[in-house]
Amino acid sequence: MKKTAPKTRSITVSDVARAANVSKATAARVLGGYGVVSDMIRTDVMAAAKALDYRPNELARSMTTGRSGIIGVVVGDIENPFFSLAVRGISDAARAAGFNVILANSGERIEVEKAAVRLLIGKRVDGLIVTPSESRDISHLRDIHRSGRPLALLDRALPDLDVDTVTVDDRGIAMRATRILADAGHRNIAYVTAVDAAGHEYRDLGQIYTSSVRERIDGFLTVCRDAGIDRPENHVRLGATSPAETRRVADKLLSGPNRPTAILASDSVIALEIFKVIRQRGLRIPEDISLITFHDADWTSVTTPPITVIDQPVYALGKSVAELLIRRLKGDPRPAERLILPTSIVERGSVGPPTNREL
Amino acid sequence: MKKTAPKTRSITVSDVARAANVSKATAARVLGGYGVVSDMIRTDVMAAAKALDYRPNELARSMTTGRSGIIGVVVGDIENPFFSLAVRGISDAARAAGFNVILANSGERIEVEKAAVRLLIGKRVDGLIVTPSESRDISHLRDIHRSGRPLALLDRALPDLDVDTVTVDDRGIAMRATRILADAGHRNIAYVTAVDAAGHEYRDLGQIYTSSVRERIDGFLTVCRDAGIDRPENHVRLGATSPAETRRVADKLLSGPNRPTAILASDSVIALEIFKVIRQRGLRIPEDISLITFHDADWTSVTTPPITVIDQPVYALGKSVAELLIRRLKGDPRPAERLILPTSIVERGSVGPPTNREL
DNA sequence: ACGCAATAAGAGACCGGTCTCTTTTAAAAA
DNA sequence: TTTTTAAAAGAGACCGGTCTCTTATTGCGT
Repeated sequence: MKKTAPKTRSITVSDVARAANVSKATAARVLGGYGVVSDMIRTDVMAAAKALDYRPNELARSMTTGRSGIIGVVVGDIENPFFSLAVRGISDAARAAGFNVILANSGERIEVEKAAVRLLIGKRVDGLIVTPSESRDISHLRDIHRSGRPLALLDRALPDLDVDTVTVDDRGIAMRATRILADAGHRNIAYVTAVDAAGHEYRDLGQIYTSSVRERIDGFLTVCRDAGIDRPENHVRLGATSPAETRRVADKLLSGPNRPTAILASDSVIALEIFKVIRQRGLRIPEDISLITFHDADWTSVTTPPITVIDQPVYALGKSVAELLIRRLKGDPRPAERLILPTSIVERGSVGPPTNREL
Repeated sequence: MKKTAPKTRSITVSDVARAANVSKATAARVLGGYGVVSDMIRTDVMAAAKALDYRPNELARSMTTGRSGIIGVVVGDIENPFFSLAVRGISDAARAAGFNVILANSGERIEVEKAAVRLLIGKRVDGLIVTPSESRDISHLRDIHRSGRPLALLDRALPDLDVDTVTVDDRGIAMRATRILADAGHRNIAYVTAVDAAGHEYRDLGQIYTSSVRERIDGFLTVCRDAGIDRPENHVRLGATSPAETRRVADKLLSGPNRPTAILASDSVIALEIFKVIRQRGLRIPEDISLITFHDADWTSVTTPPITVIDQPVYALGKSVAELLIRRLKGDPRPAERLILPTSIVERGSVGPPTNREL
């Protein structure tokens, strides 16, 4: 009767050592690729390992070494092309350096983000990359820092947290985009963002806890005021958290008595829904309404007309933040770096002069 | 002088036990949430844990329990919206069941896929979800199975591997799409796919090792032959592996003497490039050329005209395969299931009758 | 009042690696 | 040939949890 192997106990160093007639320590040296062993013994152990089909238990390895070779990444929403491209950049940089990535998405909810961070720390990731969904409550991020694991921030800076950070100049680029609109003659410009606040109505910057969005709104408002626009705050629309919500916001925006002649969208997912609503209402771009969006998503170049976009270097953003983190993992003692990547605007065909409905 | 804590040794159960004046075993019972402890002691231990800011080491926990609570996922390319949406489905189902996801992308290269699988097994994931990039070499997938860890296949079935699998009826849906084109009068239809083969020229189905694509081509050819199209094999184009390659393929296809009047694209990333090339060459859709693509990507509904697509239930695909795997992880003894999810075609405006250039 | 069972806490092995320290072996120096 | 020293192999502790087994305490029936 053959051996009935009911429970698949996996092959360990001890098993290999026994088969190769050496001590556990020696087998471990060969299998772990450390220390020093004679070529003869090495060959024997390797042969035994192959014969038994030995697979190292990375868990056990991580436990003793304290290193897992894993980088934890917490982003807002993997489905958003912005994040999936950034994650791609992170993964590529990580793999190149021999690290792996474990991904969690927070859905932009602080509670989920906290849970994810806690879990990743528990899994003893070597370092974390986070897109903090809120600047108010960052205790969990401080905890990471305190736990001795390096943390790097992606796309959103936190002034209070002195860690490696890679962002773009959100304020500046929002200003440039807004100026394009203002220069085209627009005086009724709306800004639509996914970020929400108590009351769902924009009042002031103090309500906005997502740093990148606050920067953008700040830039937007600054240029609007410069252009002599009265009460531009009234044209900031919050809460485009999902396609359905975005449609609601866009519908309200476009059906009101004081319909804007131009819209600046905070991300491409929002812009896509706005575009659909515009189409659906029979409005023309750019004759009836001008549109600029953050993120050079696929679709923006194939619409008629193609959309003018703020082209953030998303892949590079991910790649850079990963590289910064890895540098830190390797023991780089330099003070925290705040990298701001250059951003450009791709002018396409979605901006034109406003048609003056008042006249 | 204060304690200079140079190395951040983390707090362990023993530390908590000592602080609470109980044995390590008792503290572990409280902290691990198993066994039985009196309320008084529990309170003490919890207090001590909080005071010391104890964080369980999931690694150590996994090592003894043999369970990591992680599902490993290997997909072709995270950046492709198809996969990122599927991954979203997987993540959602996983989180709902208390599992986490560790993600690796193979770039559709079998060697990378093998390395990823090896690594994930090493990390002792509880189960794996794989989008096998090749049906030829599946030794690493058999290994997973042999290692006792459940495996589930996403989007691509492997006849030789009897594991839980979730796909769509690729052959059937390709037939339906091709028939739409044939019924519109097209007799010169091209099929463009990312899959490549030796010689980069399509000869027969035996060259194609990606099951879903083989099915699709099979369906495509069957309908073409039914429609009396001569040598439809000549219209299958391989190697659209990247945007640049796709442009090359599309350029060649559209500049030849025998330009097709309709194209069926194997995924939305390919279709997007083809769309751009068509535009760039000044051709009109659908007057000069009809286009259908797999995957109802964002952009397909906002072009002019919008694109007719094969609407695979991508999110559900991911969700289902994760649910199947989790069911297995919980010890479900049922034989492997092969789920085929229903797929529909969204007819939009990219299909029209061919303009007969020969007349 | 006594024995018995149930309950709560403790002791220590174990998981599968790494790593330090010790012992053995072989080569080089005297 | 003997001593010195380096190299190679072995023994066993350790990482931080879980879990089995043992021991101490308490309540209960009779």
